[in-house]
Order: sequence, then C-alpha cells, then structure tokens
Amino acid sequence: MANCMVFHTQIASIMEVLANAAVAEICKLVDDDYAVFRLEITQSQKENRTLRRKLLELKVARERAERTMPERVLASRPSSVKILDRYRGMARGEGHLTGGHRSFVKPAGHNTWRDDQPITVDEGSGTSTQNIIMIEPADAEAADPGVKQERSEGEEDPRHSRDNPTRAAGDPPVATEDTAPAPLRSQRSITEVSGMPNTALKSETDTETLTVTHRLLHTESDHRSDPERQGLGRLGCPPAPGSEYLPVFHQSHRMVHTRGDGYGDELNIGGDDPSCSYATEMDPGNMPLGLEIQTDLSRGDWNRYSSSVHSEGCLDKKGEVIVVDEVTVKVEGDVPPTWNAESPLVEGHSQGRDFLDYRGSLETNLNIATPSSLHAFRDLDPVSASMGPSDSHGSVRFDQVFNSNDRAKALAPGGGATSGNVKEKRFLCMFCNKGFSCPQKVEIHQRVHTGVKCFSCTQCQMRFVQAGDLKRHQRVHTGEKPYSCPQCEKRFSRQDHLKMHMKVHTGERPFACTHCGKRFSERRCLRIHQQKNHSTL
DNA sequence: CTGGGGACGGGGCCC
DNA sequence: TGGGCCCCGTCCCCA
Repeated sequence: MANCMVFHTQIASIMEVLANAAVAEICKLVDDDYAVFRLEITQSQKENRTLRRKLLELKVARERAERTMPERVLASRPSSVKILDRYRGMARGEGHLTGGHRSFVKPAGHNTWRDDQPITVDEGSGTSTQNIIMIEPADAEAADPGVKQERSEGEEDPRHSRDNPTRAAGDPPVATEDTAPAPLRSQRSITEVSGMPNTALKSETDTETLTVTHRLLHTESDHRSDPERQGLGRLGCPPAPGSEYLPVFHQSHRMVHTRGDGYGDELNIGGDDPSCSYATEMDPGNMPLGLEIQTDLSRGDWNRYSSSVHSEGCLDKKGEVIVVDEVTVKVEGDVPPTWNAESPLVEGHSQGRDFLDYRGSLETNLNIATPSSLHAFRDLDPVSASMGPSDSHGSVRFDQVFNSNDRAKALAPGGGATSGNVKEKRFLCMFCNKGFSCPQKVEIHQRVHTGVKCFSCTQCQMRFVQAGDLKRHQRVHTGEKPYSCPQCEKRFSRQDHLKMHMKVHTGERPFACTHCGKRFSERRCLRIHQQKNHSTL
C-alpha cells in the first residue's frame, strides 16, 4: 500500500514536471511569435513615419508653389482643398467613386462624412503637443489631384440615393455592385478612428504598450476576480443569466467580421496574436467584448471632450477648406508619463488613464478592435495614421470623421450645416466618431462597438443590443407572423420580409448588373452574380 | 451532380 | 418602440 502511495506521488510529480515543461515551451513559442510581431509593428511604423514625412514635404512644396502663383490659387482652390472637396463631392455622389460615400466609408452610416462636423487640416504644427489630423488620401493617386479615380459609374445604389437629394424621384433604383474593393483604400484614408491615435503618438513606446497588453492578457484571472468589472451595472444593463462578461483585452479568438464594402474582410486577427495561447478557455462565439467598463469609465470625459471637439473645431465658413481642428487632450498629472507601460489597467480608475489605457490596448490588441475601428487599425493609413510627430507628452489626438447620415440631412433641401436646421449631434461615439444628439444614444450606439448586449432571450442564448431586436427575435420562438401577403396569403413575422416577398408578385428587380444587364431582386444576388460571372470583386 | 438564382428567415443597426 | 434597410445563411428549384 505504501508502495502504491509512493508510486502515485512519483507519478504526480512527474506529471507536474511535464506540465511545467509544456507550459514553458508554450510560453517560449508565444514569446518568439510575439517578438516577431512586435518587430513587424515597429517596422511598419517606421515606414509610416517615412511616408508621412514625404507627404508633408510634398504638401509644403505644393503650397509654396501655390503661394508663388497667387493667380492660380485664385483660379483654383489649393490642391489640398481640392482633395478634400473631392471627397466631399464623392460623398455626395458627385465624384468618381461609385456609390457615393459608400466608397470610402464604413457601411451602415458609420464613419461617414458630415458636413456639419468640422475637419481641420493643420498645415504646420510645430509643437510637440500639436498633432495634425490629415483627412487627405495617402496613396499617390489621391495625393495627386490630377489623377482621377479609376472607378466611374453613372448609376448609383438605390440605398445611397436616399442620401442624394439630387436624384430624380422617379428614377428606378438601379444598383450596381462595382464598388467593392476600392472603398477600403479610400475609407482608411479618412477613417482615422479615435482608437488609433496612439499609434502615432506612441510610436516610440509601442514596445511598452505591447508589453502592457501582453501582460494584461496574462492577468485574466485577476480581471475576472474584479467584481466591479464583471457586471454591467455601470451601464445600467444587467448581465444576462449565465453570461460571462469578460474583462478587457480578452477577445483573442474573436473573429471580427466587418460587413459591407470590403467583401471578405473577415479579420481573423486572433491567429497572429500571441495571446491566443492564453485565452483558450473562452468561448469565442459567446464571448462578449469586454470593453464596457472602459467605455463607461471614459464615456463621460469622452463626451465632454467630444463636445469640446465640436465647439473647438468649427467649420471654416470663410472658405471651402474642410479642416479639423487639432485636438489635444492632455493627460492630467495623476497619470505618469509611463502610464501605458507601467500601469495595469485594472489598477487605474482615473478616467483619463482608463481611457488611454483602453485605447492604447486597442491599438496593440487588434482583437478588441471594433468593426469600424478595425479598418483603421489594420489598414492604418501610413500618412494619416502617423501624421504629426510622435507625441511623448501624453496628449491624445482624435480625428473628425464625417457622418453620412448627417451629411445627407445637411444636403437635404432646406437642410445643411449652415441652415441651422440640423440638430446638433455633439456627442460622439468614441469608436467611430459618429455624432448623436444625446449621451444616451451614444451609449446605446457604443454597444455596437463594445459588444454589450443587454437583452437576453429567455428561450435561447441569443442576446441583443436593442430591446426591439429581442422582441423581434422572440417571434422566432412564438411563431407569430402578423404580416400576411395580400396576394398569396403567405405570412411573415416581419414587415420588411413581407415587403421583400412582395417583389415576387410585383416582379420588382431593382438591382441591375452593369455588365450584362441582368436584374435581381436582391442586392446580394447581384453581388454574387457579379462575383461569379464578371469577377468584379 | 452542380452551379446559378430565387426566396426566405434572421440578426445588426439606424432613424 | 416600431419601421426600415442592410447583410448573411440556408434551402429550394431549375437548367
């Protein structure tokens, strides 16, 4: 018996040794990959800086040339303005890019330009706390106003026609789906999402930032043990039964899917993240983004800040220059200069620090990037992303991104940024800069980015951001189909489905292929058709 | 059998 | 809160 006990003890110690060895091996592999990853980031940022310098030189040279030719300036606006205005024109459907604003903004109205939102291009910023926000395209094509966008389409998406008041009311909504890959490039040129400025600001400290993120990934248990970070009470949004609200920076396996313009831009960013090895116990499919805490902590200041952004950056009404006033948020004294490197997130509750920590980690931990911000993170424009010198003073730079919906309103007859009829949307989403009229709307909207889903279905595990979505979903369980087709008595649970169904009877096919003329009742059918038959995507 | 297209159900999100 | 639009997945039919 004693021998048996000894034997078991030995087995146990051997197992422990083996386990330790395995853990050590795994850690080594992770560290190796992590080092490579960090090196790549560093190299990319160096490239960014180089490109930025080149562009600045270009701009300066261009402006000098323009100053020497005032008559030319009078005859035509400055080139930088042209570029910006060209984007604006495109956003209105006037430009070359097919699909109007869709060509360079994220779908569903995110990150779109808004005429009443100020954008400042600071041409010459000398101080270290002054950061330039460039809304100019970074690619050579965009940098050269003389080079036209290669895409030119006369037709427009009926969805976008809503934003285009110039469209004739009787025009049949003919849709084209040729707008595919181009948007990404253009989009990233202006979509400098608020979460990324640290890329430019902390280019010299990315190592530390990465380290912090890395370390945070190792302190998962600590995060979970923090009761204040597990609930959603601060959002007034009770956690769903059985839900497990994870702390920040633990979305390693999350497959972020960005819908819309970039087909196939699923970003399986977890694959390259060394943190994957440390988050295996999570359920990626059922894992809510854990940003709610940071979002909540920062919201107040953020919105106040956003207000200041709005008030500070006003549209230059004297000219056509679209400018974004540079914005500098100084970290208060309670935040050490090395806050992002040495201050674990869980320990800091000052709004500024949480806010910045969160953003910094967003930058380096792409797994928690939001759909809107992911483009900015991944497709970080080498110019706009790193425009301006690296700020070592703890300032944070933000951008102003137009909002298509607001823009549409502004362009609507009787509307416009100068008319004063547009309701001021001074509360900006900290993720996509979309403007809202009140903080509550911002909060609800930001759940889109944070993944906070407050409304749980009692019959299944589905959770929803909005109560209406839950209510709609519950018809799946109840079988309620209140909408019936007057033509065939077919019933539907949703009105929009009935509307779609009615196309069967009406023969409506609003989506036409520009290559063969074949028409489709659904946009997706057209897209698939073009993908398969015309290889336009 | 296979691919293209139609139809439908469902979720996301905005107004 | 409801309406509406977008998108996707899936099933089915048909050539």
